[in-house]
Amino acid sequence: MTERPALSKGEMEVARALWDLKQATVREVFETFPESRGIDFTTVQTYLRRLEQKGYIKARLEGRTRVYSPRIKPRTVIRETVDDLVDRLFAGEAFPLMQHLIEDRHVSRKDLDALKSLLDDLTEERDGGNQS
Amino acid sequence: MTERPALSKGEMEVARALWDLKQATVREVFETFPESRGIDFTTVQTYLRRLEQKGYIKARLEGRTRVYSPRIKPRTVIRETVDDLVDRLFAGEAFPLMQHLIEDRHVSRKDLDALKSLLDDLTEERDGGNQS
DNA sequence: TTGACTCACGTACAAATGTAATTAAACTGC
DNA sequence: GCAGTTTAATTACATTTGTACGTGAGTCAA
Repeated sequence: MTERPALSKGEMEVARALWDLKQATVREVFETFPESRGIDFTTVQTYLRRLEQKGYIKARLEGRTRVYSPRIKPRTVIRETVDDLVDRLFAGEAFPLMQHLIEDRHVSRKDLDALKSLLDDLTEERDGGNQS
Repeated sequence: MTERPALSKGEMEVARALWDLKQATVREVFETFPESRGIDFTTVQTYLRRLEQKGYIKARLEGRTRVYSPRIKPRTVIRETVDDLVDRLFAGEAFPLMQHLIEDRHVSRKDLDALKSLLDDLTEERDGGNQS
C-alpha cells in the first residue's frame, strides 16, 4: 500500500505550505517562506512539480497559471511520514517518540492540559463507560 | 548548531540498530535485520562508514575488524531528527504531532496510562514549588 | 600450501534530492 | 509595437542516497 514515493524533506515543507493555503500558485506558496529561509522561487516550483508527479497534489490551469491543491489528504501524508520515521528511528514503537516529545521538548502548560484531555477522551472511549 | 549532515533514512535504521547493541561490528548490525528487510551486508557496511564520516559514530579496530559505537548520544540525534521533522511537516509545532500520535495511532491501554503518568509528573514538576 | 571460503574495504553507479540558471511567454509603459 | 520587465516552464547539475560488486587479505580443511 505504500505506493507513492515518500516525500523528501524539501517537498514536505512545500506540501505543508500548500496545505495551509488549501490551494495556491507557485508564487503564493513561495511567498509563505520567510526571506531567511533563502529559498528560490524556482526551487519551490520544482518541489511543486515533483509533488504533482509523485501524486501528492494536483494542479488546474487558470489562465496560464497552475493552481495547486492537495490530492492526498494531509492527514494521510502525515500518517505515512510519521510511520516511516517511527519504523526507522524507533523500531516501530510510537511510545518512545511520544515520550521524547513530552520529556525533551518544551511543552507549554496549555498543551500539557490539552494532551491530558486528549488522553482522557481516549480512555473513556476505550472503556466505553463500563470498565473500571 | 546543526553542523553534522542530517541522517538519511537508511542511516537512521542502521544507527538505531547500533544503539541497541551499544557497540558492534558490521556483521552484528547486519544480523539484527530480518531476512525480510532484504538488505545486503555491504549496504549496512556502507551506512556505517557514512555514519562515521558524518560524525555520528566512531570505530575502533579490534584485530582487523572495526567495532563501531555511538559518538553522538542517541537522545541528541533523536532530538535533532524529530525537530527537523516537526519544522518541516508541522511548521515547528510539536503539539499537532503529539495529537496525531495519540489520535491516529493505536495506543495501547498500557501506553495510555504511561503517557498520562508522564504528563502528570511534568505538571507536578512544573507547578511543584516555584511556578512561573 | 593450496584450493575453497569468508570477510573487510574501497569502488561503482543509477536514482533521488536540493538548488538554481535558462529559456519562453505575457505584460507595461512609452 | 516594441524595449524592458515580470513570471512561468524547462532544463541543468552537483550532491546525496540506496544499493551492491569486485578485489584482496585472512582462515581452514585436507
